[in-house]
Amino acid sequence: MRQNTAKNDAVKSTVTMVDVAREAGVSVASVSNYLNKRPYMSDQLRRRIAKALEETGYQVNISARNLRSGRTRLLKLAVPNLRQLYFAELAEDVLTEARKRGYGVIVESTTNDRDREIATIRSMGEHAADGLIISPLALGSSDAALLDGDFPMVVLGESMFGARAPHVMISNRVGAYLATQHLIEAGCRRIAVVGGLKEPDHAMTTSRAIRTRGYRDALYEAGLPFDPDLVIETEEWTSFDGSAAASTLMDSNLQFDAVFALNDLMAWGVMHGLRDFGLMVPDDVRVVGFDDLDESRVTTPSLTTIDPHRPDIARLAVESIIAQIEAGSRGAGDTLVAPISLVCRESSPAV
Amino acid sequence: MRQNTAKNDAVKSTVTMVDVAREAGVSVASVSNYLNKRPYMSDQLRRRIAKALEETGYQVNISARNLRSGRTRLLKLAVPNLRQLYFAELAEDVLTEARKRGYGVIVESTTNDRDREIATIRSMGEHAADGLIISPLALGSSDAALLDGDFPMVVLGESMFGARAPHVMISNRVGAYLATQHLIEAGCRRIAVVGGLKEPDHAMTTSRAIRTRGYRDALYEAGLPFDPDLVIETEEWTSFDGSAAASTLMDSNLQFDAVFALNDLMAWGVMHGLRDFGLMVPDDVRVVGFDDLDESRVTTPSLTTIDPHRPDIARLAVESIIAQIEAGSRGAGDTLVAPISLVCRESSPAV
DNA sequence: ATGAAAGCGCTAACAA
DNA sequence: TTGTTAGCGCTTTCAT
Repeated sequence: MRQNTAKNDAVKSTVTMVDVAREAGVSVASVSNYLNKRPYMSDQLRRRIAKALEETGYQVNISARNLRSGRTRLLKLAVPNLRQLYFAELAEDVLTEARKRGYGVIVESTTNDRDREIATIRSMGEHAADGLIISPLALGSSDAALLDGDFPMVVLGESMFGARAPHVMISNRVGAYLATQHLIEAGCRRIAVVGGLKEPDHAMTTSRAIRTRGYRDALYEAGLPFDPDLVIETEEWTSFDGSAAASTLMDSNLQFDAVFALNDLMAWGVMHGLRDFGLMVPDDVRVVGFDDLDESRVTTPSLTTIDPHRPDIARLAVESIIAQIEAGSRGAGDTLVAPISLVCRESSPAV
Repeated sequence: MRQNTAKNDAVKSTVTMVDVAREAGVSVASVSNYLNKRPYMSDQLRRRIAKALEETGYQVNISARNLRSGRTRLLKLAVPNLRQLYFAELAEDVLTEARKRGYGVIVESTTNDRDREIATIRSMGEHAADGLIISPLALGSSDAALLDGDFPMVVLGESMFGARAPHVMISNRVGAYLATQHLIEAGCRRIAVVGGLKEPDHAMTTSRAIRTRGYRDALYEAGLPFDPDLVIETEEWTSFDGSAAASTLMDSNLQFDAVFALNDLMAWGVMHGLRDFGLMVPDDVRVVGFDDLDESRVTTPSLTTIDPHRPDIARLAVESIIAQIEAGSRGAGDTLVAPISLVCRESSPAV
């Protein structure tokens, strides 16, 4: 304990509201009222308190305030990994939105680990944070029960459908559809898809499944066949998986005139990999990504991609969580959808 | 207030230690002792308490614990911007190190804003966090006085020399020296430096100044002249600044056979820009960056760069801040230096 | 080995 | 308009 007792004035003591009140010759309640900008206070009192505050160098004790108010004005954001630019950009957007509303953000990285995701949710009961925004990667709908509880929570992405909490998502299907349609309009007929699924997953609970679906829908609508050989499945969605996919494609001797990578990182890797085989993007092969990372504007060539409107995702998530906090309980399991759009750049120019 | 009073049993109440104690037929002190794993407790008591804990579904109230203990086991990390991959990767490393030691991390983004950096430091007195790790960008040594105070703090980077707090830094001079020396050994004689300073800044308090210095030292040692025209000054250090620099270089009609970009993002932009002018990397121009971002392994071409050993930086910072927290006060203004090394890739292969 | 009780610093109901 | 006071839930002496 660093505090000293009233008897021990030799030690540099923490200044409390009592000290300020004594200094100003007022009650602690008035000091508290002043601090919390409550109305009905004489200017004279106001000045006396301001002066005492100044002279004592008082600082509120957040822990005491938190205990009393039952709130911390702290949100917890759990993402798989900040090193994945998508999540770094998302986190930044969440910080910005939270800050606007006077909230701080405890960031937690679950490192793509299911147990860590579960632990993060479980430990929310002992809330140092008022609410949790979680972007689950390893958790699926079958884990929905884990999310029981009444603390404010928002789920990002579609992997936890069925969880009794608001979801913020983008239309992955529409995004993938737009990307594929764009390639078709550009004249491509053999479009490889990197990071997708060869077999449809009818559960449709992962970005992987839904983006593949959007791709298939666009092919279907254009009267083009779906060729499972053109689907390169990957373990993760990193740029390394992307370059590996490019190699796989080249080694397979398949014909293809475009690659739709299900995220930008893989698209970067794909472009890198194709270059190693002497293929030119977009002349020999067009490439489209998904995420619109900042840096995708300056890759070589710059990347055509799907913009998921991250700032909107962040805003919807923060607004929802704060509404829940103010309501004092978990919101209903409804779905908030952010807009989505195609951004054309060098890797597949508009036609 | 969500808590209910003893009289109001209809409302679902928060379970407190009192409830657990009553349920187990013991005192709250024993429950607390159990929770904090204190010794000298009969197995019988232990079992009774465990059972009561289980049945009541008790969760500690962190705010109450924090108030009592004067600690929050929360660190605050302030970085300029998570969208800059360097900081995202650094943040991830800090989260990992903090987590290992049982600490959570409140991440704050100062968005390269001096006022925000100052506000972040100022608001630390009202510590919801036990300590602050700050990576200042806009603050300089002249602001050192702002950092007065006794709360635990660690400064990342060299911009705040003179601040009375431990610094964790890398040898920017050695890094830049290694990069330049590598290019010279590869036969380059006209090495442009992007993001540097034309005029030496004798204060030597910014990465910009010190990396430029390392570059000049290497030239000097090799007997090569320093040509200010080869220095492209940039406002920021983004990939956009990098591509703009490439344009500036090309438009200037200067001769150059290599570019040393003072960070990886600019190096990406430079490579992108050079390509637009039909120059090949590394055949026409070698390019070296600084930071070793994950993605620099898969740029086109992959980037030769300086590895600042971020995990070491994070570990040193977290170890220092926790030592300060345990000591109960700010550490001395000493300097902790992380190792640094050159990583050769396609943009400038080893010779 | 276990329990009683005194606060940690603050907020908010209620009094004055 | 200002002051008094009762806790928030927990940890920690100090008794027993």
